[in-house]
Amino acid sequence: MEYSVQVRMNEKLFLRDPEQSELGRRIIRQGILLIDEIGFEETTFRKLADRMGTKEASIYRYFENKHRLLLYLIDWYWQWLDFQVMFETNNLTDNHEKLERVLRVLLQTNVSTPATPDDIDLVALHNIVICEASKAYLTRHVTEDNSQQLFKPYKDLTARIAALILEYRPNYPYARSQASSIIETAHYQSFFMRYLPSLTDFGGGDADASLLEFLRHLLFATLEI
Amino acid sequence: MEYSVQVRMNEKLFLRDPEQSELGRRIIRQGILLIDEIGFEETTFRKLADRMGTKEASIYRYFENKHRLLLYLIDWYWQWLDFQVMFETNNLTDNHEKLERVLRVLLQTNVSTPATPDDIDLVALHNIVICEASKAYLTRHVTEDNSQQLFKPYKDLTARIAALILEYRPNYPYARSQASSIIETAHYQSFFMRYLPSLTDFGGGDADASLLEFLRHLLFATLEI
DNA sequence: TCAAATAAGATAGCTTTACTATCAATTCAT
DNA sequence: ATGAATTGATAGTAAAGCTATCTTATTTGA
Repeated sequence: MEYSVQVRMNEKLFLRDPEQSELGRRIIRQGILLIDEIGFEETTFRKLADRMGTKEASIYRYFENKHRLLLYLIDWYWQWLDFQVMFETNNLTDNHEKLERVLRVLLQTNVSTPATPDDIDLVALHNIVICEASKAYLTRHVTEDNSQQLFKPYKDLTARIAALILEYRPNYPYARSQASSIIETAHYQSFFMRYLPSLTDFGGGDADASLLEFLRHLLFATLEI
Repeated sequence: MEYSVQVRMNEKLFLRDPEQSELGRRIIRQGILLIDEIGFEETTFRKLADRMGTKEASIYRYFENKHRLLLYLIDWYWQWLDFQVMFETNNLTDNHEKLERVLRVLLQTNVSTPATPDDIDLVALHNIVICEASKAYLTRHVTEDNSQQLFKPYKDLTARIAALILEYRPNYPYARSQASSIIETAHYQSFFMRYLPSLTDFGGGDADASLLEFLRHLLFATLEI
């Protein structure tokens, strides 16, 4: 049977829904590749248009500006992770194992979720999240963006993880902060590991395994009674 | 007796040392205020020059670009924190208490360190660190900047905290990752608390006290045997 | 103390970014 | 086949992010 996971995006993110046209879909897919390659600051709609063989003005018909495009990509990713967490923890009874799966999803290692939806380059997108995601909220217009629900996917993921934490350890008083911390830690420790390794303890052989071990330690040590 | 704490900056950060002239010092002090007020993205050398009653070109004689100015400010802050940690833990024998002091320094609460050095607005600078610090390293030129030692103050602070962690708990395998995590967590949980509070558990009355309590919990629970 | 060096002010100008506008060409839906 | 919507093509504007130059102050050091 054919199936595909549909990620339904907040309409405030775009001017015209990019999933409804070929050009729109190419903006998303090529946008991911370009931002991954040259970084968000260096990305311009002109460069993206050139790369796609279209015009700057056409991209502006879909997205108000490149910050909105970034928000779209990041939100997409959080929604995808949220789905993956749901999928990976489904039917499990062991609450410890559920949290273990959360960590693997965050690091995108050993995840068995259905293959890449809609030709999105998940590896590139994961890299974008590591390097650029905090720029989505570290702006002067956080509050305005927030009132348009633009951070809802991130909040939903945090809430889902917080709920799993509370299943594992009822009455834990910091479920949400613990959840948002573990998400953030997973990403910037990945960044540090890659670019500023002396800020981490993951120099040697299997750095990814060590990072997973560290996150496991952080999470479960704090959830002990 | 008169004394002042001198923060010696990496010469790669600037073209002309801003502490060596009145104009330079005003760039730093007014720069802090402007970035705090309007945010880093919205800050331009032209706006800063107008505010200071000087010219754009004059600022360019001190700093190659605004990213270098940001790095200067952030590095200054990390060096200042490093000093404060050193000062606050000096003469203490209780290793637990030392780490407790680290947390207070990170949150800038209940710190008894000598007053504001050189008219720097520490509250504004602390806010800048919360909102903008990660932009200092989340760039395409991390590696290049790193090779110029531009992240040394951050690494030094991390190393100092890691050393205190190892004093408290010898052989702990994640001293550096734990140190960098606690620094980052202190800052973005402050950010979330202020702008996206549903990502945290610090809604109510004394939010700052709750955040401190959370950090204490994170740190000491993971350092238990 | 006077000349030389240095810093700052003033003005100009250039390239790129981040848009907005317009109109023609194409495709698409009924 | 006609009208509506989408894209292409081209232009243009304001601001950002610089660099250059020339003049005027100020320092400094011989």
